[in-house]
Amino acid sequence: MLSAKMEDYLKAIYRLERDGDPPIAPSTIAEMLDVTAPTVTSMVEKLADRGLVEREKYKGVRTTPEGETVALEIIRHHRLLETFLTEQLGYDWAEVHEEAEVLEHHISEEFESRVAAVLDEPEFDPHGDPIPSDSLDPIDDESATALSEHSEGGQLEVARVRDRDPDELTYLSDAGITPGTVLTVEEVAPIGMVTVQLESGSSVSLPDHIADAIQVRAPDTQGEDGVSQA
Amino acid sequence: MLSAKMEDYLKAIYRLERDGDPPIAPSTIAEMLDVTAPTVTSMVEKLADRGLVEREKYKGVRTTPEGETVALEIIRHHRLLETFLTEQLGYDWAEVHEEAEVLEHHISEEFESRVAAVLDEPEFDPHGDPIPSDSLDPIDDESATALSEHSEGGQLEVARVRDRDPDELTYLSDAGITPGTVLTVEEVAPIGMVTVQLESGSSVSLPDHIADAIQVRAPDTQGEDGVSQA
DNA sequence: ACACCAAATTAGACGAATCTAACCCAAAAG
DNA sequence: CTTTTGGGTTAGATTCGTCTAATTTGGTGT
Repeated sequence: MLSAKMEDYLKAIYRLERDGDPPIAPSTIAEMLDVTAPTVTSMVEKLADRGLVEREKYKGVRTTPEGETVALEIIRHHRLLETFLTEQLGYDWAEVHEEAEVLEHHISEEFESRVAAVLDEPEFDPHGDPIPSDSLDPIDDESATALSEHSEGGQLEVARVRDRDPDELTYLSDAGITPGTVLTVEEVAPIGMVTVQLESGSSVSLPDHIADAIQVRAPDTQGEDGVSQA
Repeated sequence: MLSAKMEDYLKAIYRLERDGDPPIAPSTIAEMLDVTAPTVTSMVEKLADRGLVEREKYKGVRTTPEGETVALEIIRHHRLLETFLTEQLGYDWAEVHEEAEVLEHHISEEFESRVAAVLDEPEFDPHGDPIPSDSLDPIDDESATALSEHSEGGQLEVARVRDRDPDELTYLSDAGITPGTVLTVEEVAPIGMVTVQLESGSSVSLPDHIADAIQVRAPDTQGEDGVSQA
């Protein structure tokens, strides 16, 4: 059986592969998980022994298909839990990450499938992140672009908010910005700030690091059904 | 912070105190947790250092008030989870114990209070066990007696089923015996078996170890409201 | 080519939770 | 009042995940 720690490493490596390119350097993993480099070396050896990652000494690691499946399983748990906590237990989207981060390692397959059923097999979590399917096929991220890459004009719909800071998330939802929100870029200030206008007419200014985290796409012109995020 | 293991030991010691009398012998704890005696000795030392149990060398341990509070907290988590899994996720009462046994150590106080709220502050879990209150006051078990102590005649209501074996629990619920069931002792056979008759008229025979686990009391003559188990 | 440097690995230690083997109480039995 | 003996404790080892300190590696820059 895999320990919660091993699952954490696999999830981290998988995420890093989605952004930068494999192989993933130990130092990167160390920073993400807030451990020292030797700890990563020994853990990575263990994962390699189990066939969950491929290791090139002094280079880094990449997940094997089996390792990727494990990562997807944990990510599915995490995102289902976030959705569940929000929809069934009344959590705010700012609070769900921490709780899901712990529970994702401890729920059974039974729990997973019952939660998925109760939620009617959701495809996106409260932050707009896609939930891996029960079959754990690799998810194709990104048909969306960062808000920070857009210039003035044109309607955009918030697809995904890749930020987990509770204060920032609370600020955004209070300002009316969550997945599904339709907005227009009003001004791109040369001081690292973007101002957007919401459908309500209100303007919201956001520093670059937040605008980087907000992913947008062309607005959904069909009827709102909450599942049409693909 | 307490580890999940320390919580397990405290819960076990607390449970044993509720049955037999303190101090609780290491061997008893070892058997309940399926570990060896030396393991118990070292764990008990650690708990004593933390002020969670009082230890009399070569005698055994008893929980301190702080230790008892920790045990009650975990038991509250466990029973709330069992109730939640049953009522909200559609689990059968035979399945909930295992899942709750794991999750009880990992849910936050936030989770606990939200689940309690969603369930409308339940006082009993699906097996009829009382759920410690949010204030963690010691619960007064037992106003009920074992079915095995009753002889023929007289209506009895099932208050509590102190059995966690999934197969046995499934058998009982299939037979129509769950907390709230009203029955009459039909025959006490001298071969270690009791036969009861349900309100439906059907008879069910039960071996002694099951009859020991079923706790009964005088039937609730008031209207059924599902909370009148006290 | 050679030296340098940042990053990775190896070496050795530690705390938690567990085990087996060896030893020691203390309460019951003479 | 001694002896027996079951159960408890001590000693020492193991695994997991982590650390710090020392060493090695491989790519960079001159």
